[in-house]
Amino acid sequence: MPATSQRPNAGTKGVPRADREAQIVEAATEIFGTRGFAATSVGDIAERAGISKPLIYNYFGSKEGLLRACLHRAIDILAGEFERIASGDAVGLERALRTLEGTFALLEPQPWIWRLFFDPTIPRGEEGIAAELAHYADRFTALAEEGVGEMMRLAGVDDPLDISALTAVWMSVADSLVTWWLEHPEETPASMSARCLRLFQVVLSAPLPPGLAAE
Amino acid sequence: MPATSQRPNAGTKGVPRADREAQIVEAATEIFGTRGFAATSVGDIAERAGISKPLIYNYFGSKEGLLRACLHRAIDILAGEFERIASGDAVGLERALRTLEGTFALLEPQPWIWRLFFDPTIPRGEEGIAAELAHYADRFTALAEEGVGEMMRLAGVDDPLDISALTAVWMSVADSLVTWWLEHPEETPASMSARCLRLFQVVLSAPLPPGLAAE
DNA sequence: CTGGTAACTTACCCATTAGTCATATCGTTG
DNA sequence: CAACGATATGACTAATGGGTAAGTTACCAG
Repeated sequence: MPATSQRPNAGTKGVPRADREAQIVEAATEIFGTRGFAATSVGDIAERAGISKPLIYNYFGSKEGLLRACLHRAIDILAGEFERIASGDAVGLERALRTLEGTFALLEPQPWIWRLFFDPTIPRGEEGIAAELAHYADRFTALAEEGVGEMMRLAGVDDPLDISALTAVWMSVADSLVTWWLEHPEETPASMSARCLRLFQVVLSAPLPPGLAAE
Repeated sequence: MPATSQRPNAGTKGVPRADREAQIVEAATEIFGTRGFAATSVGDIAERAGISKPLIYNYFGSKEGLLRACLHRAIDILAGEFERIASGDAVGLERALRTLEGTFALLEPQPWIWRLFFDPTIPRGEEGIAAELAHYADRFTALAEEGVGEMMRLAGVDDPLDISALTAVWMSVADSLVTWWLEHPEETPASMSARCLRLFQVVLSAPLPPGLAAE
C-alpha cells in the first residue's frame, strides 16, 4: 500500500498519449464546432473527454494550441480529398452536386469539423492562429470561387463582386446542408445526396419570376 | 462650488433614460451581432456607448437583460414588416426575391440585428432567454417554411424533411447575402436587390445537370 | 526491487469580467 | 433654496475560466 493517498484518482491509466490526444481532439472539435470557440471552456472539453484539465495543457499547451490541433486534423481529413472532388471535370450545377456528395461522404464521421474554419468567435488577432486559419479557410473559399466563377463565365457574367457574392451564397448553402444534417442524424450520406438532387430539381423547375423570364 | 468632488465625472448629463437605453441597445446590438454574445463583455459595450458599466446594469439588470432588450427592439423592427413582406401575393422564386428586397431595405440601418436570432454563443440553458429567443427565431423560420412549402407543393413535392431542409438552405442564403453585404458596406439596398436578381438569373439559366434534365 | 519516465490528478494562481455599492451631480418642484 | 428623484460613476466583490505547481500512480528497463 502506498504511504499516502491524497489524490485518489491520480496516476496513469495506461492510455498512450497518441490515443488520448486523438480522443481529446475529437471531443474538442465537436464542442468548438457546435458552440463556438469563445463560448467553450477547456473544463467543458476535459469533462466531455473524461479526463482532467491539466492533461489538456500538458498535451496541447493552451486553448489555442488545442484548437490548432483540431484544425490540423480537420485539414488532414478535408484538404486533399476536397481538392480532388473540386477538380473533377464537372462544371456548373453538376460540379456543385458532386461537391456536395463528396462533402457529405467526407464529413460523415464528424460533420463539426467543417465549422472550425468559419467560426466567427475565434479571436481575430493578426498573429497567432487566426492567420493560419484564414489561410486554410481561404483555400476552401478559393476552390469554391473557382467553381462559381467558371459557372458564371459560362452564363456571361464576370463581375468580380457578383462572383464573390455567389461564392458566399454557395458556401453557405453547403454549410446549411451540413448543419441540417447535424440535426437529422438518421440521414446517411447517400440519402443526403438524393435529397439535394430533389431540392435542386424543385428550385430549377420553379416558374421564373417576371423580369427574369427571357434573355 | 460643491463641498467635495471625489467623482469628477459623476452626475447626470441630462440625457433621458429612454434615449440612453436606445443608444446602449444600438451599441450592444452591433457588438453582439458581429462578435457573438459570449465573446462580448459588458465593459466593451459601455465603452462603445460612451457611458459606464453600472449604468447598463441600472437600466437592464444583467448582460442577459441587455440582450433581451436588443432582441425586443430587433423584433419590433423586423417582425411586422417581415410578415407583411412574406404575406404578399407573390409565390415561389418571386416571393423569395421580394423577401430579399424587403430584408435589405429593413436591415439597411443596422444589418447586425439579424444575427442576434441565430447566435450560437448564447448559453443554451432551457430556462432564461434561450427559450424566448427560440420562440422568435421559430417565427421567422415558420414564415420561411410557409413560403418554401408553398413553392415545393407547386413543384409536386411534399416531403416534410425536404421542406425542412430547403427552408434551412433558404434562410442561410438570405443570411449569407446579409453577411456579404456587411463586408461590402458601399452597397445600397437597391444595388443588393439588383445583384440578387442577376445571381438568380445565372443559377436558373445554368445548364441542368444530367439526371435532372427530363422528368 | 529500484530507479526513471510517461500518464495522470488535486489544488491552486491570477486575469478578466459579470454584477454591486456608495456616492455625486443635475433638474424640478413646492 | 431645500429636498427629492433621475441620471450618472469610481471603486469594489465574486465568479468564471485560462493556466500552473507539485505531487501520485503505473509501467518498464536494468
